[in-house]
Amino acid sequence: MEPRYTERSCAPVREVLARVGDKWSLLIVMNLGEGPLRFSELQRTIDGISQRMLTLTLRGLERDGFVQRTVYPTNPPKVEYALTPLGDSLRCPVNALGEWVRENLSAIQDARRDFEGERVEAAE
Amino acid sequence: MEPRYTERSCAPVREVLARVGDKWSLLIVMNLGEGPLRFSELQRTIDGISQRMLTLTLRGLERDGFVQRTVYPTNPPKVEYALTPLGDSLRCPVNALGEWVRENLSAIQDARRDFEGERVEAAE
DNA sequence: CAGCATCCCAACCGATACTG
DNA sequence: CAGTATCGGTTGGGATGCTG
Repeated sequence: MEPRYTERSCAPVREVLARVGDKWSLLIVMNLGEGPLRFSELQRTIDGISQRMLTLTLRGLERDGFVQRTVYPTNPPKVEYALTPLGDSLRCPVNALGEWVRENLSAIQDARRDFEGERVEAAE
Repeated sequence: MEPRYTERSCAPVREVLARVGDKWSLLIVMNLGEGPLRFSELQRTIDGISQRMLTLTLRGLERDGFVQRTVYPTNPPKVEYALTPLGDSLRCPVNALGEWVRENLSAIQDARRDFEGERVEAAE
């Protein structure tokens, strides 16, 4: 049993948190949770994402085994993205964290207000 | 009831994920989970963190109400950092995600190997 | 001891243009 | 349709030096 939390022990957890915490991954995973979508459908569904970031984020999710990419060799090409069982199972702890955020969001926002307030006060 | 996940609905969750998913926050929160530590103790405990990043990350955690900063006006000064009840309660869903990562880490690593393998194969 | 200020490099990300 | 390539602005983060 290790007595404290090390970079080694935390790094894999942090990597997953960083992936899901990046700008677009969460949105993609959650929207794919409703069912498979093709590239253009994702782009329409997720407001404001660029083609570049959609591609890059999907590649990252695919690389980690969260998303399955399926190409239908039609003309024009059709590519469908779906959550893998691994990606789907990730939704559970992520939803738990989402629940925690919803329950504590006002406390966080209050803390931010207080923090800014004290900074102003200290500056006077 | 909204039919799909929007930027608006995901943003607060993503913000918390991004904070905890950044390079150092998780390490700080987890180590403070064992009890309060002062600045220099944190820096010794967390291998490789720079003074600058320790300060910045602590400020961020303090701003969101996860960490309480207490200054003892001695000479030389002593500053102690501790988790707030809010910060402590965050450990629960984060640990759940940590548990998920431990259970699925090998699957993730396999996926990465496969992904790289297929890229090499495709390049041949 | 516990920081803040500065410099600097690397990664992230958006916009745009081009392609099988 | 589903990408890739390139450019440029913004942010993240390490190294160093200075201070109450």
